[in-house]
Amino acid sequence: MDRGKRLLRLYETLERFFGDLHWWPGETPFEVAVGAILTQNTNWANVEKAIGQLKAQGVLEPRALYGLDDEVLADLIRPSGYFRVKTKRLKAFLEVLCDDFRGDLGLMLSGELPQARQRLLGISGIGEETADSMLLYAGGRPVFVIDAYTRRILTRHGIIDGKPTYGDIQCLFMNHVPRDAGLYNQYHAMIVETGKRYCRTEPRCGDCPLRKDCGTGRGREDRDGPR
DNA sequence: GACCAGGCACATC
DNA sequence: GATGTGCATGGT
Repeated sequence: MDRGKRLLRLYETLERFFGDLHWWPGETPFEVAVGAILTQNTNWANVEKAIGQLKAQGVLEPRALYGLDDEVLADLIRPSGYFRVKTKRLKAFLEVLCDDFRGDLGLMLSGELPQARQRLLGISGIGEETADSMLLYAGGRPVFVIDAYTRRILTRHGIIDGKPTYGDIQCLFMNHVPRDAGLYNQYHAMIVETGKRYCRTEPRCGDCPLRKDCGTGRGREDRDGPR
């Protein structure tokens, strides 16, 4: 079976298992954008604590956050780790958002997709995954997000091998899965849920909906007992 | 106490 | 262009 069909079958298997996740990692687009930076190389639970502190201080809003003293901001986002670098990255993002787009995130994420993406990539601290997360989850743009879970699951299923670039994997999805933001949202959400529950660096394949096609071999053991 | 988690920039070769 | 390193917290 070719890789395009396998991607579609993967989607169907996951959707049968999870149903419609309506996944949205934040209450507002701005919260999603901030979360996208805070979650870099960090457990989401720690990000939620940081976001909670920003909310509690009433500063989860572009201009309020931009106006915050660096040390105060760093202290608020401390639970998310890398708080000094993330303070710089948030400020760099907020500088463009507030100075060039009047604090209007919808405006910043609108326009031609390649240009909007380049705009984000031009900001220090925003790489491909962070840019695409913002575009998809905060902007509702049809861009597939590739993260560590996506790479890991595809590798373990033999759909990719070697060291494909971010763009290689993204093209694979976007050339075979219809370009629809709702679909990409749901697909990536299911990948992240699967990754969190079953596909850590050390696999926990027990009830994983994908275990029978998984190359770790653990799915077989879970079904058939040890060999 | 070691290891891991939804990256990125920068230096070096 | 590939590879290595610093950044830092909180859960398991």
